[in-house]
Amino acid sequence: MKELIKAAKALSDETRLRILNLLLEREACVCEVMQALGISQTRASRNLKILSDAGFLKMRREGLWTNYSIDSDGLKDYQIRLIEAAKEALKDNKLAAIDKERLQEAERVGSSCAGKICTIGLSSEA
Amino acid sequence: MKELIKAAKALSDETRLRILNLLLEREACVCEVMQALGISQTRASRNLKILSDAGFLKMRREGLWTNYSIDSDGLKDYQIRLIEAAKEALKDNKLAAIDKERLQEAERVGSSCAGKICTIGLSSEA
DNA sequence: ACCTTATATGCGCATCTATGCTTATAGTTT
DNA sequence: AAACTATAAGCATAGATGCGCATATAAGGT
Repeated sequence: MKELIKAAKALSDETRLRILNLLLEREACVCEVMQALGISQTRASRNLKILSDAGFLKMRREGLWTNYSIDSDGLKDYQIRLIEAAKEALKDNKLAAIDKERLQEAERVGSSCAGKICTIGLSSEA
Repeated sequence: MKELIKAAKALSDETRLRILNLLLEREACVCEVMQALGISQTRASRNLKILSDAGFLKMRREGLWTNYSIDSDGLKDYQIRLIEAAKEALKDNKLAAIDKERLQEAERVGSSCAGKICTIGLSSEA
């Protein structure tokens, strides 16, 4: 029960749903996430950790970078279903689509590029 | 997105998961829920409303009673998946099982029977 | 009309959550 | 080892959440 609650909590936040949406596309490091979503490094890192602690993600160090990805092998049944639910609910979401596009343009450089972060089209609607 | 967040929030609380678990068994009124879970009337009512607002439940007035049940017909795809996830995660849960048993013993009488509420076996563990 | 019963709601409070700012840590490069 | 870079973590704070208490509302019985 505790686990399920933690998992559901992890999914009840826009930032984290957007992150999950990204990682459903491909593995990404913190700096790519922050760029794609146009959020701060702290925020990206924190929310990745929350998703991680809830059992959805695994991380992989690669030099300076920490890559996060869906822990496809470690997921429990209920977690898979939760992810499917999120995938389903986000499939026509505008913001989720924009995020994915922006992930393609993201570069593997971090906080230093904060000035480059663009916030066009980042309403929290829909 | 907003909807999904609201739905996930609704499921990230022990009381509400326990209620959902009950209603997966059968329709129930507020007083049955409060008895089965051993919680206050306020708490039962409030949490039923939250599940309802998230789109999981429908209600049906029957004289003095308000009966709540899973809104099987109105559920969207992602909501069905969320419920399936919860069902899966709770299938071996001790507390969830006890709640269901106690639902059978519950009578359709409300606050007045507060003194009868038994709390044996109601740890919030597992 | 009045009383009783089942449920809903306003208020207040303790707790939890999300985030920014700042600082620490880990790994790389020179 | 010193400087740099990507990420994590401590602290403070605004806002959200859960719940009890008291009260309101709704439906039915007398």
